[in-house]
Amino acid sequence: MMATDSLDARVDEILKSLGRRTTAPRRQVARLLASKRGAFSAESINAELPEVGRATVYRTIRLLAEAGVLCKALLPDGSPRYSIDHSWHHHHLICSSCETVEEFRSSELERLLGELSDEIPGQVLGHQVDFYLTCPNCLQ
Amino acid sequence: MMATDSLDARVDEILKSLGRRTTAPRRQVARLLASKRGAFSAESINAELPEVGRATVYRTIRLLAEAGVLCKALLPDGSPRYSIDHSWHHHHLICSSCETVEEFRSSELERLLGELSDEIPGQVLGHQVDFYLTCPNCLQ
DNA sequence: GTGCTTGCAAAGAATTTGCATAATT
DNA sequence: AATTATGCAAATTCTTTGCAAGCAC
Repeated sequence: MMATDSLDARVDEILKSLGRRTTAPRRQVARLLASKRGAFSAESINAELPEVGRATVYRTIRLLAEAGVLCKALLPDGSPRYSIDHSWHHHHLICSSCETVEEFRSSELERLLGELSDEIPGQVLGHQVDFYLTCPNCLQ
Repeated sequence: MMATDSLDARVDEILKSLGRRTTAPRRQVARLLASKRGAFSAESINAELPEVGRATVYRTIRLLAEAGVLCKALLPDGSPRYSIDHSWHHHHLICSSCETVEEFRSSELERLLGELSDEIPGQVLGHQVDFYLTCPNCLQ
């Protein structure tokens, strides 16, 4: 699958650029992530990779999230979900029913958020916009 | 303190309207919440109320959050923080440094979010906008 | 060889649940 | 009296950490 190859290559590059080592466990995690369509929890990845230690799964996911390969969305209760970061800056559409997470982008929204950031006292580091919804699928 | 009185009264009303009982532990929690300026964790409330059971603290906070007395914000890592809901619909300014949570409102933002909601497939239930920043205080 | 990585198990942190007891209405 | 609520402890869930052994470079 193309996505798998490109993600693997990207991960290799990133590890190198960070001075981190390319290891079998990290590759296994990256390969599994590449096969995922939507968002997933760290635990679910751990469950699917019994041959990789839980700590390594968590450490690798954090590493990839910090490197921008994965992005983290928060369910309404705060549970983190990760998904492959396909586009540079985006927001999330989170289905409250099936917990699916979709990416969402709006240049108009970004423009306004940028303007608002200028008005906000302090130094704005970033923002997060999530829509909670019932997805078309769950509406039947 | 005025704020305390009004929140107490509000909580009494809400309990009544929900058919829930007015109890000493719930009043203690409500009174402590009323004295809080910013956002707080459930655990911090529990720690400050040794005479109230942890389960009761958590149950009461959830009750008040569902009733709209408290609102819940999520720190970047997903940890929930609660604060008294002073205004109807608002968003949050979260300081990544001191974890202070401030309310934030923008009619223009609401308008745009409403428009976007119409374009999003599925039934939009709500949205959340958070700005992560370094607050003026933490900038020194 | 040197130092980053792994895996395991244990430690933690936050929150929920079961259930007998106590309190409200 | 009939229920709802409390409190305690145990159970859960998710995540991190310590550390000896292993592997990449």
